[in-house]
Amino acid sequence: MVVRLLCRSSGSANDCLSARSCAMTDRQERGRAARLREQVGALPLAVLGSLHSFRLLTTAQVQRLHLVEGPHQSRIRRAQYLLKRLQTLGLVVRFSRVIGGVRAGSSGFVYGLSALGQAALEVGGPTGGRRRRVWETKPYFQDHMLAVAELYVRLRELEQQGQVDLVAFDGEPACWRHFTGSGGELIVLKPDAYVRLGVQQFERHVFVEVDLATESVPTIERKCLRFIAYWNTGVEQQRTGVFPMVVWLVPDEHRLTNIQRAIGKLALKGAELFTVALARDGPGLLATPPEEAVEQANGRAPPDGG
DNA sequence: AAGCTAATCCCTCGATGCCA
DNA sequence: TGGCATCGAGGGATTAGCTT
Repeated sequence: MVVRLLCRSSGSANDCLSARSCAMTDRQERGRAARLREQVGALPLAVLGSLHSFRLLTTAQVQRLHLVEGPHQSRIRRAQYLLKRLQTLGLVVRFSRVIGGVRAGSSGFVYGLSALGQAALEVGGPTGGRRRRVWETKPYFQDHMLAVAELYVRLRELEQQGQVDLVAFDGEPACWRHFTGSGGELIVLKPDAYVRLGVQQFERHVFVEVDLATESVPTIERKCLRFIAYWNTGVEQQRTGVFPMVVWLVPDEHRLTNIQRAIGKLALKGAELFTVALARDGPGLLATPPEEAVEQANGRAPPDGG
């Protein structure tokens, strides 16, 4: 997925910023958020919850997650209407988007949770913590968020088709792992997602790294070494009984080769942790029963997470 | 004549307006 | 809520013009 995000001057991103600057106190905001929470209903709240989890979603992703009944065109229209209503209420921020890729090129919209939207979720909800301003992140991070969200949406679709049972999908920072290094220092392992999938009679645990070919190979190598270090602590195995396989999802064949080469330099035992796949093949790979997955992964069996 | 580049056309797809 | 038509935007394909 290649996207570019532009904050629209006419959109509610600036409206939201101005709203923040027009002396609305936290108390006032909480009161308004509570009223909106009562007003909007269950489905919009679920959409806000998804936006909270993934920070950004396209209209199509919202439709695929929350509006799965009825004719396709109707679902799109309902999603557009729903998001426009949330934008009018100031609960979401809209960005314009330019889609890249083959024969694409049509403009589209990407939505993020506004400060008010986050406040609405926090009222009586479990989403406490530091608020994040999606419109202040860089385009790369926005692309990255959408790529992770796309993986989740596709897994949910596979679940609806009965191919997998999506037990858990932890995005950042829920999927982060903290452990102590050899020198006693605190190390934070930051995968993009932690996924638990039921595939037939198996349960698959996976750390997912969504790569957009923006990081250098040495950086990738350092990340891999961090996974191996965490694996060697045995903490995850003690907690869940297995160590998840680590799946790198990459945009193209060239990048796939580069990362496979980097992993090949690692210690043999450690390299067994990793699988590299094209992003478009990722959901299918995760939904493949372990034996077939092993064959697809160039004969490398995941250590014990499969 | 061959190769390169810029301009133009056409296709695709998401957003939106209107109406039932 | 759903159907239909239209608009807007970008990328690929094609073509015309220029240079060597």
